[in-house]
Amino acid sequence: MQDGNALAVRPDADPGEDRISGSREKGLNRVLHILEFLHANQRAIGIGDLAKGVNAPRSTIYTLVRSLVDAGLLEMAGDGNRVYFGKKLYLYGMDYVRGNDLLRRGRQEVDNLSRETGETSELCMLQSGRYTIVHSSPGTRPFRISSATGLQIPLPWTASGRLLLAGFERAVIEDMVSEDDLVLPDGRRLLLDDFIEDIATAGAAGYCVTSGLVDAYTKCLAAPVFSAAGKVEATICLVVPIDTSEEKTGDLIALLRERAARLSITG
Amino acid sequence: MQDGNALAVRPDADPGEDRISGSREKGLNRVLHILEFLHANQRAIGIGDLAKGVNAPRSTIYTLVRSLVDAGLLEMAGDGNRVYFGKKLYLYGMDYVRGNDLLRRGRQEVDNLSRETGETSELCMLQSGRYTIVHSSPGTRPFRISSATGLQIPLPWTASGRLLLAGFERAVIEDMVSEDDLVLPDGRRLLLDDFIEDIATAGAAGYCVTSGLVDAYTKCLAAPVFSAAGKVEATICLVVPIDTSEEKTGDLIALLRERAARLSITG
DNA sequence: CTGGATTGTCTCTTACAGAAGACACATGTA
DNA sequence: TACATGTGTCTTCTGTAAGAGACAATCCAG
Repeated sequence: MQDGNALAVRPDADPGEDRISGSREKGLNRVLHILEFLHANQRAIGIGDLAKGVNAPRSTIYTLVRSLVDAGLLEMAGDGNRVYFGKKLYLYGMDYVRGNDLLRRGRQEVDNLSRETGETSELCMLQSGRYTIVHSSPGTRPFRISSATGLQIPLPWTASGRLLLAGFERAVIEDMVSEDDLVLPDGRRLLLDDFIEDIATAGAAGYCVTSGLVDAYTKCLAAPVFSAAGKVEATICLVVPIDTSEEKTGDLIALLRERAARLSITG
Repeated sequence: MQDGNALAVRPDADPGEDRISGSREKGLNRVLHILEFLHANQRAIGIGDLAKGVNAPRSTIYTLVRSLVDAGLLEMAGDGNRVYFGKKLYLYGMDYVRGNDLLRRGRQEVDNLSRETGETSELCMLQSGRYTIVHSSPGTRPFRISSATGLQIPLPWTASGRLLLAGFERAVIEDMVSEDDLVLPDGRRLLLDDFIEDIATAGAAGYCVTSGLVDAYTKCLAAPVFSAAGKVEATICLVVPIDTSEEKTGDLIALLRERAARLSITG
C-alpha cells in the first residue's frame, strides 16, 4: 500500500536479497496493521505468521503483541501461541454502538427487515472511504447470500455504494474509487463516468437497484439514511434473487425507503 | 523508572508540582490510555481535554489522534473537535464475538434469562485481572438495576467475583485485589481472609450468593461457566431484590446453574 | 476592545523504541 | 544422528518518534 513515493531505494540494495523493507515503522502503525491483518484473516494467527503477515521483524511483533495482550486488546487463543482480538476490543465496540444512535437503531431495523421479508438485509456505511457492511441479517432463503459483517467491497459493485457517494464532488469520488474497483468479479469493467452518473441518479431517486453486479443471481435494493445535516450517512439494503418480480421489487423498495426515512429522524 | 545514569536531569526540576512524570511514553501506551479514558468517560472528548485526561503533551495527542482517526479506530464526533470510538473498533469487536463461542452463546443465554425471569441478568468475565460485566440484559422491574456493559467493579463486591477466582493461588488473588477493593460502597470493609474463604466455598458449591454488597437492596446469584480445561471462564448471574424468598432464590439458582452448565459444554 | 484560554499546526532535539541478530529450546523429518 | 524450521527471550545499536515550545487563529467574558 504505502511504499510508492518513498525516496530512492538504496542503489546498492542489500546483497542478501529482496528485503527492501527496512523502514523503521512507528509502533502504532505496526499495531494498526496487526489489527487489520487479524480482521482480514478472521482467525487467530501465530505470532511468527503475524510478523510475516505484516512484514515486520519478529522481535518487534513479540513486544507489541505482549503489550496488546496485557492491555486486553488481543488475547492468546486457546491452543497457546496464536493471538486474536480480545475482550477489550469488544467492550470498546459496544461503547461505539452505545454512543451511536444510528448504528443501534439501524441494526434493529435490519434485523426486523430480514425477519419480515425473509430476505438478507444489511446496514452499510462508508468506513474511511470504503464501503462496509456494518451489520447484516441472513434472511431465510435456502441459498443464503454470504456476506460477513465488516466485509469491505468496492463501492461500484453495490447499490449502497451509489447512494453513499451521492453529494460528493467528482474529484473525491475519483479518489475513493481505484481502477481495480471498477472491475466486477466476473471481469466486466464499469466506466467511471457511468458510475458517477449512477450516483447522481440514485441520489435524485432516493433509492438504488443493481442487478447481477457482485454475482449473477442477486439484485440489491438500497435506500439512504440521512444525517441531520442531510448527508447520506448509511444505507439499508436488501439482497434478493435477481428474478424477483417487478411488482415485489417495487414493494420492497417502498418498504425499504420508509424504514430508511424513519432511521433518518436522528437526534 | 530508568533514568539514574542519565546525564543530570534538569536541576530546577519542575517547579509546577506533583507530576514528576515527564517520562517519555511509548506512543502505543498513550493510545491505550486514550482508549481507556474514552471508555471510562463514555462520551466524546475534546482533544485538549483528552491530553489533560491522559496527562500527555498536547502535540503528542494531536498526532496520535490523527493516526487513530485516519485508521478509523476513533471518529470525530458530531460537533467537530471531539473524538470517540470509531467504526473500526466496532468491527473488531464483532470479530471478537464471532470468534468466541462462549461470548456469543453467553449473551444469548443472558438475554433469555432476563426475559424468562424478568430479573436483570449478566454475563461476567475476568478482564486482565478485573471483574467485567461483558453483557447485561435489563429485566423488567420498575427499579432497574443500573449496570453498564464493560463496567469494572472490584472483585470482592460481587458473587461472580468469588466464582471467577476459584482455583487461583492465594498469592495471585492477593495480587488482583487491592486494599481499596475490599472496601464496600457503603464503607464496610471485608477481610481478605474471609474473601478467600468465600472463594473456596463458592468454588466447591458451584454457585454463589451475595446480599447487599454493592447496594442494600439487591442480592446477586451467580453460577460458573467452565472452560474445556475445567477453569471458570465466566459466570452468569441474576440481580434480584434482597427480599426475594428463600424458595424463589433456590429455584433461580437451580435455573442459573443449569444454564451455566449448558454454556460450559464448549467446543 | 482587551486579556485569557483553547485550538490546530509547525519546528527542533534527544531519549528511547524498533530493529538486528544471537541464543536456547523445542519439533519435525530425512 | 544430523539438519531444517519455528518459537520465545535477550542484548546491543541507532534512526526517529515523542515531547517541548512557539505560533497564529478563534472564541468568549468582562
